[in-house]
Amino acid sequence: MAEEKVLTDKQIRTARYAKAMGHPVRMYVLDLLSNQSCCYSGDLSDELPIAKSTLSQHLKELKDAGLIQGEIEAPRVKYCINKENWQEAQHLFREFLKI
Amino acid sequence: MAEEKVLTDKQIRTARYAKAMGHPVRMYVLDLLSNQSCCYSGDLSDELPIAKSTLSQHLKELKDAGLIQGEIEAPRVKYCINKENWQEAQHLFREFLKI
DNA sequence: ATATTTGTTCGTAATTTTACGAACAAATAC
DNA sequence: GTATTTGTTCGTAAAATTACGAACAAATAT
Repeated sequence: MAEEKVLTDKQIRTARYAKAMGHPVRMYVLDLLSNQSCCYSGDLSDELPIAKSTLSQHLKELKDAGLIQGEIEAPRVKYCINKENWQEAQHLFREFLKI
Repeated sequence: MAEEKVLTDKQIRTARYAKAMGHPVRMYVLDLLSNQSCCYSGDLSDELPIAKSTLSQHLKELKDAGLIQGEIEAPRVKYCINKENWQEAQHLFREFLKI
């Protein structure tokens, strides 16, 4: 028998994205990356008043949530939006918020 | 001199709402309340596989974030969407996600 | 080869989140 | 009155989050 699912996959995935968006620094990064194609983490590090290790942690969370992706361009790292998942997030939030 | 603000108020407020949405149980509640006018926490407690004290905590977080509001209808409590803030969240996310 | 640049990982600490059951408060039911 | 229903608050514990500096790795520059 299939289990009674109370929480839908949609709710779980939307919550996952929302959680990743749930910090001002990560909102800043997503705002930037959704408005321009890419950025280097050095650019972020210069702007944001946090330790580079902390920034790296936030970027990792965004990567783990699937919202961004990093590409090594030695010795730097170029970050971009993960378009596929960003689109999914747009769909999920549009449905959820009915906008 | 005005301080250099790196993080905008919009980013901070959007992150605040996102954080509140960042748990499956809270997404479930918001999903329900944005689709119907109100509900009693007993209805939620019956559906969701969590302790009632845990549910109460989640409801409090949604209240603290401003997304819902509770009204005592003794001996029960009726919860509704906080329409004003829900609208603000809709605007913020629409702008952020460009949808 | 050595130094510099860039960013991650490690180790650590403080705080927050998530969860539960027990205790409690307030109203209704008997 | 006492019992029941409903939901919050309290106490507690485990896990996750946020933050920092130091150490490290990898490539480039000198």
